[in-house]
Amino acid sequence: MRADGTTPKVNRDSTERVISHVRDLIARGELHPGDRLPAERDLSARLGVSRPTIRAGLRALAAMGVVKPRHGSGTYIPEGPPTLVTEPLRFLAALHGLTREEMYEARRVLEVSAAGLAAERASAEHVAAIAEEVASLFASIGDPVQFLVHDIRFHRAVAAACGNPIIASLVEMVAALYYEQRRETAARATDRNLRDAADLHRGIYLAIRKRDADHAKALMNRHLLHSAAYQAEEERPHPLPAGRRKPARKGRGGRVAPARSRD
Amino acid sequence: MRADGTTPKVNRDSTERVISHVRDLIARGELHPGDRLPAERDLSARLGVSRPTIRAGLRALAAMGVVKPRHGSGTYIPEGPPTLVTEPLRFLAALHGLTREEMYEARRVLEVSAAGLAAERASAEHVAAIAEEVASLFASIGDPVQFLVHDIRFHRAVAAACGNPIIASLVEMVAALYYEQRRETAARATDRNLRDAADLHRGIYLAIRKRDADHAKALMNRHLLHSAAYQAEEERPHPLPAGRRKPARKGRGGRVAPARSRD
DNA sequence: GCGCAAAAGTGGTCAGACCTCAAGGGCCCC
DNA sequence: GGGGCCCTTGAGGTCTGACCACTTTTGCGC
Repeated sequence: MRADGTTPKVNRDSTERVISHVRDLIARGELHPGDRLPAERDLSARLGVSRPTIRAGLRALAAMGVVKPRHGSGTYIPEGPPTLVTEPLRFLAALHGLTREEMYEARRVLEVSAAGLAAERASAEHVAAIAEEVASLFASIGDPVQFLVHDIRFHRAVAAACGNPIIASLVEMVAALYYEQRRETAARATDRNLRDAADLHRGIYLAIRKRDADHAKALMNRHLLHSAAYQAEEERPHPLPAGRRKPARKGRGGRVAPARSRD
Repeated sequence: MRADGTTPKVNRDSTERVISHVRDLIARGELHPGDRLPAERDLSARLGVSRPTIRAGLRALAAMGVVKPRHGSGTYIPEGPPTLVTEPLRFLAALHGLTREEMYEARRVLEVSAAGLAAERASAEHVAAIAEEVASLFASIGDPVQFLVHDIRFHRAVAAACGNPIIASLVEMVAALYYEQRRETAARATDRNLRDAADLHRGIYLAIRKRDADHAKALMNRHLLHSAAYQAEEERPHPLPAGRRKPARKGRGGRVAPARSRD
């Protein structure tokens, strides 16, 4: 056994110790975005736990988006703006049968507020970034796929301009689900649709530039409502698979999928 | 094994396969909140991967809050309302040096909107639940710890009453960080503080009951602004540990006034 | 029929080994 | 001398199989 005796009986939750250790490294400022974590084998020796346990902790951190392993290279902390992982939200939606309308509404709440905040305090750089995407939107009329790319970038730019990284990352998280749906129907948009959308985006941009928060919020709200309605129309015969009913079925085991041998 | 050697795609991201398998089980409606997953050893045999790999996948799902292992019993899907894990947000805050003010603001954006929605569509049960917490708040004046409990429940009830589980879970996620800070300073609140707070909560409740969304939002906004200012005052000599690399202090500061007079 | 102890089942951890991949440095060929 | 190839090194990814800790169930004895 280890002779250091630093943690005599605290064998409880070894995996949690790994996570805590990384948390400490971050809290003490020894680990920043872009940095590489110590190798798993090093951590194993350092913390006095086996490598599988280290890996379990790192896997959990990776699932939370705190860390990103690169095969053959090391485990890194992602760079760039703060980002929340969207996977949990996806599972939540599937598990509880959350509807698309609820997603749209959540997105609206966040983005409308973000637009208002952006109008109040967007920096010149942020305003310029938004302007550029508006220009690209107009330039992309006739190319729905490209239009969608700049549409997403526009909303991202607005979220970033709100000056609050937390709100921005929440917007990203919720909007990500939306974009997936969107990609499928994007190609069917007509030039008329795109032109209208571009005009709306421009209106939002102008309101932000004029520091008119109320107007920016109202326009963003209108835009998202319209967009959601359009999406819903496009996917009419497409109800969500899982129902929300209270199941409360507690069968022991045995409810496993039929084989599905290998694929 | 395949002898033809045609790039056994199976080896690609075994852990991801585990997650996908669970996702499929959920999507096909074979797994609901409260259910128990197949045992790790069973999954191992069924998916043709080793148990450590199965564990890696389950650990990732656990980190996302999709699944909750119970030692000696099994791995379960949590019951109750949809919930997002708070841990990622905590790490994000530490990594990027997010400030408490930004947290407060995010919470305000979410809860103000939630209050508005609640006013528009809260069911009778929801209104009753809110009312009960308001009553408990008044009954808890003189007991700061108990007051905090009902304070949290009040906000949770409002979030639930907004009728959108996604927004409700977002509120929970962000507010959870807030509560941790709060617990430390709660005991120092005076009866006068509590009485004022209870009155504010009651005002919010009344606005929701009267379906006055604008008033509910305004009151919630005021309440949270005041609460944040009070918190900031209480923890004055307590800056965040990890500093943001590029300070970029937003020139429009002063959101939290140094209202030292208030106490 | 009841209570308690044993047994079975399940997640948690450990050990060591082997594989694949990414990156650098040294070697060889041009 | 320079550039490209290859091997070494070190990293994460997976496997095997065993043992431990905890929960739940079972069945025995009272």
